[in-house]
Amino acid sequence: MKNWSDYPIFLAVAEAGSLTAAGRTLGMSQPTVGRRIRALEDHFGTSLLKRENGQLVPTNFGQSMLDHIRRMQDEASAIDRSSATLEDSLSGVVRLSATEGVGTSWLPGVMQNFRREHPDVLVDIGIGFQSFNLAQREADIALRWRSPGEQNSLIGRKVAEVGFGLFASPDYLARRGAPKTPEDLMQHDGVIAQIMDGKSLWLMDEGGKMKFEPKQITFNTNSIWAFDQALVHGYGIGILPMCGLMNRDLGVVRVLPEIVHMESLYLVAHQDLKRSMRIRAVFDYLVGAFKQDSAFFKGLGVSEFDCENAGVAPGHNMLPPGLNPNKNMPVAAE
Amino acid sequence: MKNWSDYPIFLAVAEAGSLTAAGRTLGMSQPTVGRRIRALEDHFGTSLLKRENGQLVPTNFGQSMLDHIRRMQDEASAIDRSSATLEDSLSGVVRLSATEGVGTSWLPGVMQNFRREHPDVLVDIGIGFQSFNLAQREADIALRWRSPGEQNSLIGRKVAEVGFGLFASPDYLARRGAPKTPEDLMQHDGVIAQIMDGKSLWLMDEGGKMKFEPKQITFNTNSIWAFDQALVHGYGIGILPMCGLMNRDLGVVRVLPEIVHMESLYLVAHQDLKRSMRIRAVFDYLVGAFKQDSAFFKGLGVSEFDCENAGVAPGHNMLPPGLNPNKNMPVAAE
DNA sequence: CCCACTTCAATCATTTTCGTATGAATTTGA
DNA sequence: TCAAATTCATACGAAAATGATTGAAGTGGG
Repeated sequence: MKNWSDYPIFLAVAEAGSLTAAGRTLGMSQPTVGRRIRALEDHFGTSLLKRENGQLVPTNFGQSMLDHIRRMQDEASAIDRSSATLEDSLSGVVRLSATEGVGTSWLPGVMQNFRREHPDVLVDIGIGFQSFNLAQREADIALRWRSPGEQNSLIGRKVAEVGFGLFASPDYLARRGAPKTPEDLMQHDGVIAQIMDGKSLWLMDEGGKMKFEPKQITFNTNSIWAFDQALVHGYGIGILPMCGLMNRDLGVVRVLPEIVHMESLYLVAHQDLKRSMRIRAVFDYLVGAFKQDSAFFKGLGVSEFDCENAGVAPGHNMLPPGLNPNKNMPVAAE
Repeated sequence: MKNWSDYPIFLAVAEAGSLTAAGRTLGMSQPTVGRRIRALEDHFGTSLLKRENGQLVPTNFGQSMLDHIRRMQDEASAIDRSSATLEDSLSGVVRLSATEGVGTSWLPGVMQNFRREHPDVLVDIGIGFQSFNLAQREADIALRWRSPGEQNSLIGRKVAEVGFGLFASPDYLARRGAPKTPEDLMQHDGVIAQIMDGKSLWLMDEGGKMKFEPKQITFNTNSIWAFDQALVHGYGIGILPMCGLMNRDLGVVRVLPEIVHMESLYLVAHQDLKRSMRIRAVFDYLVGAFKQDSAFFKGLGVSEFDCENAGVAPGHNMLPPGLNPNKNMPVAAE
């Protein structure tokens, strides 16, 4: 096989599970995808996909073929990355991926500061519920709640210790009474958000067990903004960062101030990309900014950056359509 | 870069050194090759090839890109190999690559024997001056003078010890006198062939130094048939296998019979391909055939196989055009 | 120094490939 | 069980890529 153009198509189909879906992600039409797959099957004289409950699943041979194709893709991605490091200038786009909270409230203001020094760097902040794939360069730098470990030649750096506390609306507390001891939590309603790369935003210990279990979970979401609103509207008691990013001016009040939970925030990038000047510049600037605001993240002070008039450069904002942040949650104010 | 079809083209150009030559090996026209290369360069925004003395040489970035592409090609080749093992039947083509001597004289007769048992297996014997690339499946099984070592997941098996002796034409000996001792060789003309994967066919020790150096090299070739003819026509003294493959009925006579040189012959195949039934069958059959003829190769007997009426199945014969083997060297008798 | 040879860019007709639109089959939900 | 929604195959027009040819530029040999 001297023509490799069908391999990534097959990969996309196998991952999408249907020709149509694969065509969407590939930016080509469904008949084309079907033709290319059939061409591949004709060439090797065997079928690569079988239909199982309406899903296209690779055959045995297709599976072994995918193993090779994935390794090919790793190399192809490496080519793309090395081409990114080629443009060694301080102008161009740097794509950041961040979680909702920090990504919408803190990051835009900080990056605006950065752009005062480097106006030619365009910042593209992608807010995602799922992590972006750094290896395939869906983002250049990512902010994650988990260290990437040693895998995939990603480099992670712990940049902040974020302090969390329990909050509830005065309305809810008036109705149900404020808990006096941690054990009282078991008589209260809980509000949970699954925003930390799969982990729940609640009082977990390392093993993932809840340290103080609420009576019932009355609200569960994957969006911290929806979570926020649930707290405001008195769904129950929930855990929020104490730094004021989320609860500023919302009217929610601290509950059981002796309960403090700490989470680490990591800045992650691909090894190759740190050879790129502007990406390195952004990375290093962010490390410094987090250090500068470390007290703020622990909940002990105010941010040194202006988070009110934050601006996001021509980037994509992935907040769900119905979820418009109000003036207290400055996001993407073009 | 989601379209990988340009990568193997760039690879071909880098290896060929020109767009035209690459087009030949790729089976596409020169303008197309040029367009695709330019498309790649446009996409990455940098040039991949530069011109140096009329040769196209990869730039720094092109070189690093080629490293990745070569690894992609390894995977693509692996896909091709695994598809070959898929057709687990005893019918189909098996491509052998062999050196001139054994490949043209001994192998065809042996494989004809094999085909009596397995008529559905088509044998394609490629005779090459250079080794075929087993990893990229230019051949399924190769006969080589060197062990592949542990590299590239190739498996090699020593199948024969081939004995070599010194020969010359009676004509030459009458003119110059026959050497009586090894030291006399230094007064004689030498004939050399570079056919053993780069090694010369002369009395070398392991280090590659000549053990008995002739006065002058009067003939040097990379074809054992041309070498043969040089001996017949009295160019000087040369080293030939004693088994009679080459010198049978040629009228050349042994010189200094006490000088015997041994070389090992290896049968090499790719690990993956040994999972293919018919390739394994050929491999195993050849191992047995070599074992059966081991005395013959050492120069102590005659072959157990009919090497006179050998036939080569629809294969390619890579003897140079002007070099037609006579009836003593049966090749490709369709 | 000139000539023959090879290599590459440019043009245009042709072939191939692709995308839109439609219909059949299968799955999902009520 | 029926209806709605996906999914995939087919047909045809449109677009893009390809190949043959020509001409220009550069290299190497005599």
